[in-house]
Amino acid sequence: MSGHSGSSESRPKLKFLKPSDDDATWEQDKPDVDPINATTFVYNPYYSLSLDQQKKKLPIYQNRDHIIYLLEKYQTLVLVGETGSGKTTQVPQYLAEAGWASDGTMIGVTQPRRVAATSLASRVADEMGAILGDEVGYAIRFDEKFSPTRTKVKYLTEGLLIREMLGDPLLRQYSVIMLDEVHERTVNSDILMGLLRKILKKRKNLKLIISSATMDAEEIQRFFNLRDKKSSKSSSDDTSVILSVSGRSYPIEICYAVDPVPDYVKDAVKTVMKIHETEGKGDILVFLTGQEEVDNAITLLQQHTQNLSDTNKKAMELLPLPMYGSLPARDQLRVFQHTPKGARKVVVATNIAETSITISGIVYVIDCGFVKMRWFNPDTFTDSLVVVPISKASAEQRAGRGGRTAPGKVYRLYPEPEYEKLDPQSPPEIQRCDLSFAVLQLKVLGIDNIVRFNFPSPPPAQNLVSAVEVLFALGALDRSGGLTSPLGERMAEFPLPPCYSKMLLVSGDFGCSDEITTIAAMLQVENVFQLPFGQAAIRARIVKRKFEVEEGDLITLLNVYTSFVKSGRTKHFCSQNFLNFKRLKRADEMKKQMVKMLRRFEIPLESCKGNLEPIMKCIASGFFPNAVYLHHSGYYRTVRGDLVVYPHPTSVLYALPQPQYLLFSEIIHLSQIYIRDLTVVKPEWLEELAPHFYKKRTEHFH
DNA sequence: GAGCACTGC
Repeated sequence: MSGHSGSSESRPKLKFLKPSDDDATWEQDKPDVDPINATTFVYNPYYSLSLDQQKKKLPIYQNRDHIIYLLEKYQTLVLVGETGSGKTTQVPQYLAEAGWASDGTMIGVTQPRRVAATSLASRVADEMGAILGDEVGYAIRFDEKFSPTRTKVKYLTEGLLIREMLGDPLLRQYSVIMLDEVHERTVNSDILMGLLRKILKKRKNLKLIISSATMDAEEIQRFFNLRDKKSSKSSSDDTSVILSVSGRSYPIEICYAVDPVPDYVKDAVKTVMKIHETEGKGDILVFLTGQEEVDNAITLLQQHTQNLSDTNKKAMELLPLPMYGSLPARDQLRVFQHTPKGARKVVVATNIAETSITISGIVYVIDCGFVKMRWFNPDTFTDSLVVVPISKASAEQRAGRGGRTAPGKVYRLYPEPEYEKLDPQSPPEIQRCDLSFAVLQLKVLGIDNIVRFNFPSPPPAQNLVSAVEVLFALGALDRSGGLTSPLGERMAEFPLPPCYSKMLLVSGDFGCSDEITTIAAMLQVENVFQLPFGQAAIRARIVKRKFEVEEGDLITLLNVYTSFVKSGRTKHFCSQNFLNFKRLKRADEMKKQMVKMLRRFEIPLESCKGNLEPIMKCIASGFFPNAVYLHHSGYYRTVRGDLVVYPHPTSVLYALPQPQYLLFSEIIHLSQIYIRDLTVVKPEWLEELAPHFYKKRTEHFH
């Protein structure tokens, strides 16, 4: 798929259809809604009815005894329920009270995100009248509060539970595992499902609860049904069962655009204004796909608000607020502030508001119907960010962001027939991402044949092959696909992508572990350079030059960190140099962790004291699969895949004379294929450090 | 001279 240039015209679009004749009668039934210029909505009164009918097929949740009864009878319970049903907070308490966490075992509840694990633990501890860390605890990376002897309910991140299997392969410290928010289908939740299926066969006394907000429960139930189909014909021998939990959310009215909308940013803004003029109290949440769209919508809304206050004195003020991941923390907090009396908040957000954050007081939701998604292409070894239609599950989730405190209303900027054509679920992440880290994790957990591993949704074979190839080139796997010792085993223990862990583990050999831990840490945090507007932007660029070196971006980052430490890690230094203090502090933390891990492998902290060559060779030992060479056409091409790529304009090497060979840390397919975080490399180093990978490829370069 | 959704170990 070709990239998009950022203008909405070139984006892939839903094929909107004109309403057919059949729909004409339906259209007449619509309540009297004035056309909002191009966008008109119809109310679909059948929505809630059809959802109820679906639910009738499933057993209905009654009380705690019902759950306990089912868990005694079945090994796996698939719990379907909307958010707000209290399953995440209540069910573990039921089980703890009923004595399921006895003999020093625990009930483990996984979450995809760190904040969820910690905040749920403290909430449940409150509800149980316990001290956090005693009966109820949590564990996330860098932070844990639980007692191995007294804790009965432990909330933890998915990734951490996988790591616990390294020391406790059958998870014997748990009597019940509850995987929560499984409908999000993160790589980790899919890996956990595959691994837990194996564990359940070996530990008949382990109970599993899979908790999901959507209706793909049957598929999961079948995956965990371990009944031997040959010896047992009766479904009464099933080992898994579905239970539906009713939610407590308010009804949500669904409106669809009658006609396809030509420009969903403009139409979202029009819809906001229409709601503001005709509808009652309540804040508005708008879903768009990216930062640029959000900023454009905010600008348009500000213009409209200006016009409003100029022409007619509106009783209610409109307060547009942007929300996306790279927004400074201070601005992000504004969306959580209480809406002033007599005002209406409009939060224009990316997908961050679909699951990661919850804003209270939202009544109206406007959904553009698209999402930006990362997609790994094993042919080119590139990641792309593509705008694709959302799934039905996403549409429901977005709609549900309103109606949490009062009846809600959602405006979908697409006709209803388009909704019907959406996929029920988005493809799980494991089917569309780089799997090299996941494969390494599975190998160290004893999964020798990755291709035959029972994934709930198998990833494309090519993605697995591509991951195995890179791991072999890095020396983590041997010819037969086994983990090498000690390099491969150690790499699997690092919570980092394989290129990074390889670089760190060989840094001792180059005598530069001090510098390499810094570089790895700086690459882990988000961009430390602040991007101010206007005059300040020019000053920021000049200041940045102090740190820049012709060896590339990684050494530049090293300079930034070294100066930061020399200054005494002060906020003042950061604001003077247009650097992000919080991110540098986080890099500092990460470096400490990496130094600690290296010490465990008896790799001492050493500095090569200003000699750059060992550092650059060490970088090359990890990142050689990401080499590009200068083609005679004047453009860079990748060694793997021979793709034409462009250094990103933020790179220090962008404006400098082009070196013959470069290494990149990141490649992304946008309007063009950009490579970022670059380091100059000598071709003879590549041949020396990775001859098997490199030699056969050098002939056709010149 | 670009501009990239979101997590996590």
